[in-house]
Amino acid sequence: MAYDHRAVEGRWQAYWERHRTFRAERRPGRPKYYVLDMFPYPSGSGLHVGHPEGYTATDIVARYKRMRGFDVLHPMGWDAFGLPAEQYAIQTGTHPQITTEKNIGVFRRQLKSLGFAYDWDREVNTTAPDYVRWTQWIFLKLFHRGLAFQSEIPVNWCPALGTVLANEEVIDGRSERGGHPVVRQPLRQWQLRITAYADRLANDLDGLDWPETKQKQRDWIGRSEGALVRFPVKGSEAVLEVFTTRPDTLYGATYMVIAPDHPRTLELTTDAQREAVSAYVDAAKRKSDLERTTNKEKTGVFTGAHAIHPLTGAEIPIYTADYVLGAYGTGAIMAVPAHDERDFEFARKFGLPIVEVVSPDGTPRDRLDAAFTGDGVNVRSGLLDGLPTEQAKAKMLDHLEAEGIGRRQVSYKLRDWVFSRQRYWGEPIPIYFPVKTSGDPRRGDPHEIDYSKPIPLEEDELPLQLPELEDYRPGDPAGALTKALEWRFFQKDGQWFARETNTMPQWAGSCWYYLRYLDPRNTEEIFSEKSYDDWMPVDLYVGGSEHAVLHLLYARFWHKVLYDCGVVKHSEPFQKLVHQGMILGMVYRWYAVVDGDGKVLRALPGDDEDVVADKEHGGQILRSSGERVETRYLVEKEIQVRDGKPFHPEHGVLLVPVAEKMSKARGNVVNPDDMVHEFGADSLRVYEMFMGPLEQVKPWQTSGIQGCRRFLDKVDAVARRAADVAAADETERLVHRTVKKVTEDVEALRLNTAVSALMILVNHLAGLERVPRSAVERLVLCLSPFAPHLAEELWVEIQGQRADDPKLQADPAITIANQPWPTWDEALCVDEVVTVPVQVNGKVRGRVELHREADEATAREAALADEAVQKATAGKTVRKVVYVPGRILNLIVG
RNA sequence: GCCGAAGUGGCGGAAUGGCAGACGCAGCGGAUUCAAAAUCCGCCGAGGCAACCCCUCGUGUGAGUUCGAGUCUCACCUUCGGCACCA
Repeated sequence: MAYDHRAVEGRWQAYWERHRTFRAERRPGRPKYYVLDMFPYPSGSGLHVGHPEGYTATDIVARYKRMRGFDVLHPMGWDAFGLPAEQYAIQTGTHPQITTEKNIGVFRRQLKSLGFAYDWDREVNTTAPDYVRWTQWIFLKLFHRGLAFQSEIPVNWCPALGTVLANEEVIDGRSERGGHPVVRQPLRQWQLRITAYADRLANDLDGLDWPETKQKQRDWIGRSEGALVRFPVKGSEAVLEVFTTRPDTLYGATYMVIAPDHPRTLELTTDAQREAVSAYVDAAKRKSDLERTTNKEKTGVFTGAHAIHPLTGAEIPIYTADYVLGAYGTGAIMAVPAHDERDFEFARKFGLPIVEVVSPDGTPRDRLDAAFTGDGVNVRSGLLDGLPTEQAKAKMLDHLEAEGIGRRQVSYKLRDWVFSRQRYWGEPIPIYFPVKTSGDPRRGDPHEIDYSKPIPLEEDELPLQLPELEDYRPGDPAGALTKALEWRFFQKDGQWFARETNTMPQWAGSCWYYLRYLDPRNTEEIFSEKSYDDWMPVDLYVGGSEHAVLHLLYARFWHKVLYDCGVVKHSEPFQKLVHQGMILGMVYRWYAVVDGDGKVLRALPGDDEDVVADKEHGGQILRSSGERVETRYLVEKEIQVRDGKPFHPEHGVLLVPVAEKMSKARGNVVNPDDMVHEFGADSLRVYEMFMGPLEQVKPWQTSGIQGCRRFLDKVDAVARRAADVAAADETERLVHRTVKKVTEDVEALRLNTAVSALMILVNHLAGLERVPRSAVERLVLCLSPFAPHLAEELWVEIQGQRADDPKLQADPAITIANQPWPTWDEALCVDEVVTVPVQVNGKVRGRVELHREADEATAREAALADEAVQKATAGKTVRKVVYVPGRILNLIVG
């Protein structure tokens, strides 16, 4: 009964490869469609079932569009720079290039085994010299426009990884990859001036068809409007500038705070306070981001200095405190404790005055129990008194500008992008510096590198390739490449130079890969203008939401720079964006009561309500006894089933099935290779689409893929019964409705309901005495984007030919991939006679058969003829009739 | 704390404001079989009823709008994702 998926899938994958069926070509007069997947990092563990989810969705769209007559560009490549290959190199001495090649081989084989319609001739690899060349070329564009610059700034240094990380790569004070602690440390860095594009990056989101990611990016950019206000420092020429979004509260400023890492902090400090402030500044420097974020208790030290309030002339003290960040705004604030929670807390702790200047109802109060941060009416505010917040802000801004005390200012949370990494496996930065030396720095002779004079490589010197290294270990804050002396130092016109030893972050290659697909073998240009006009912009981009602010923000930034350089012609690269939801693995939960050494004392069922979170120490405890509890999991093959319920095989406690992120530690990882082997690629594809809405998080169930396999077997069986008989009216109507439904669902990426529509049609056809060939043909066409191998096979078989016929396999034209998509007749999609439910007072009491456009009188008459309706309306008067033809008849009686 | 998304059978999920639970999984009953697997047919939200019928309840909780609410409005609860001393 079951078809031989291994034979079928092997045959058609070979066919597509032999004939290059999915080569992307422009043909005159055809519309184009560029459908893009986020390309993978080829890790050593291979594909997991999350990858094929988005890839299948785009593949269905690509195949569908092709059948609709579009020229389709659907490429794939490798984001191959990255830490794991390098860590493996450190452990084994294998060059990352070799590991990377090997992993790419595995990924490519796995993707091909899923039958994706990629144009493999356009494969790109971010580590290939031919690709690196253009990444560096773009870097030079940035450099020449002043958008790439060096600075000595406190950066996120991750000692465990031996590199700095971008702000976007640090989560809760830990590295995004690996979860290692991150500390702030000043280092010479390359940065990209993404802040210069902050406004455009925020504003241009408006025109994009993107999900909630737009809001995330707006939040990350964090634009806020306010004022820059100048506070003179008492007894000094110095002026302290602050940024505030609440200029209306200026009269309430009772002290100031300067960040400990502000360059002028020690300068302001009086001699008497110098020792205390220095100690505080040093301590703040040593604090990791993790400590800063977990301990929010306010700390700070008085600098001894005072500022003059620019409006009242009052002297207010200047503190330093680490709740003010050196990197945001001006690194100093005016503190308004009455109207800012943080300032309120600090003022309470240090006994500083709290003066209300905005009152919710306009009545001044003397005591405040908490900061009032909302809008209200100004009090105790001189010229602002009686004004509501919005007007008070505007008036104060005008006043500040008129008096020359301050001005309007926009501030962003977004920081410039720290673009250098101290690792080996990345693109070298194509910059070098003059060196002062009396000997040969390659032999370790004394030398001095003048980092203030960066010299860019010429375009024709690209690519600058990585040197061979014996030791890939990171740790040198100047970068792992410092060890490649022969590579690093060189002579030109008798003068010594040193190459930049930092490399680019992994994001560099993925910032522009979608452009290289246009013309991947071009050795003269990054891509030809014609190839750009042929395919850009990307019509549909699908990938994980974990890239919502990282990759997607960086890529948009580079694209805009290239736009300004005249390299690209659109201001945005990705018109429509969709994030596929993560696929979770099933595990079975139980609780273990453990002692101090982690030994299991006894087991508890997975739904035990006595288990609660331990708020003091983290983890979980028993509410009744306070004993420590750990959550443990079993995987499906370890459990014991009794009466249809899962139990622990040793402890015998009831298990609770839960969906968790797939991880090696939990043992709930599903390998697509196993699924392809056992059920076939088509079954995997159909199941991943059938699981639920594309964007949603979904738990994997192996029994589910089995159901999809049954569906495909049924299609196979039905198709083989195809005969030359006319389709009955009912069948023909269902076929039309199915074609319509599948078409509309694919267009809207509702792939789960498209599959279910196909199931309904197959179930219908399977129940027929004789199966009309015309119906099967359209079924197979609609199925082909979802299950392309089986569809190819059946497409030739239902025409009475043998799929394994070598002559047929040699013919590039027989593929179903180039067949026109079936059409439907709208008139056949609506039924003439429909069953209309009859409600009495909103409750369904009967059903009547009516023409879909029957008038109200007819409907009412038919309804009142129904026995059940008569019973429900007996002895009552019909007061009102609500009738929607073809949908509902509601009789209101009383 | 702030922003965003979501709560529907045993499970995944479906429903232009109009018969809640399509389709699939699991389960139950039957056919086939020496038997099993596979396959095919039927049942499958909860409660009531001797009973097909039928009746009542039912889409996180509580209000509201409406002839009619899973769907719209407000408040709340829970879960997930993101951000988090951003002045």
